Amino acid sequence: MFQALADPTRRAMVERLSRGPSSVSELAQPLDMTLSAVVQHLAVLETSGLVRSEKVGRVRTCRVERAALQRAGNWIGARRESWERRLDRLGEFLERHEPPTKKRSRP
Amino acid sequence: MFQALADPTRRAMVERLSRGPSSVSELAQPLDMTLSAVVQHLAVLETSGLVRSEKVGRVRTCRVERAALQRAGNWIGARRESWERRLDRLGEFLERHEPPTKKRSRP
DNA sequence: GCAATAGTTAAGCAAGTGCTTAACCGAACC
DNA sequence: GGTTCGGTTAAGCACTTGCTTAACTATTGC
Repeated sequence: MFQALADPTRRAMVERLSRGPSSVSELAQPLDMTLSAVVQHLAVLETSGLVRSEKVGRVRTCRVERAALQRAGNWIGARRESWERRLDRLGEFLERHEPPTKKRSRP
Repeated sequence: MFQALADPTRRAMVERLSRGPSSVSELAQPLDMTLSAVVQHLAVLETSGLVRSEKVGRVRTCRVERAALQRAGNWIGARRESWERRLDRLGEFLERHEPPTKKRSRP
């Protein structure tokens, strides 16, 4: 999933799709590459679960899958949280072992 | 930056570092590969800005950079938000054009 | 001083990625 | 019924990645 987001073209596609669903050629239009390449990027996004699509008649309509986007966000959120918890523990530790100011003993 | 997170080994390293700073060989120990490979992964993480490190004596100590982690989270958050805003607009639209239930006209 | 420790750097390689071209298939339009 | 439209699929190719080995440097402990 991060693999899928690693490519700038693919991120642009997700960006486009997060503003509403789109057909494949609509999606391809602003991208300077063949339709074929876009379809291949789309396949990566689909197997990563970030994008879902369905074909009706001869046009395939694509949309982002909020659940997958959320999972990616959660991973990052968890790392950040654990980082911050660590800082908190450090803060507590310092507080316990080094009282408010330098005055070691209360008179 | 997503490029850096795309590799599972690198994600493991970030995971480890999010629980506290660590030396290079400490970081390498649970990973089934040479120290050399780990150093190369570390280089990727550093140029992506996700990890910072400094050498004192002969050991290099690494730590995650919360700002970078936050930026990654923000990108995903923005996409999700724009997705949800779109749903909201759709909801409003439907509400305006299709009153509460099927009963077209209030008695 | 000498050996062990901690890390760095370069060369090389197999596998993976991001394209392109080209041939193809099934609607939709005339 | 043929053509255009929207998309799919396969083959091929340059470039990048994720490793390894091997040779090297700079501390540290005895």
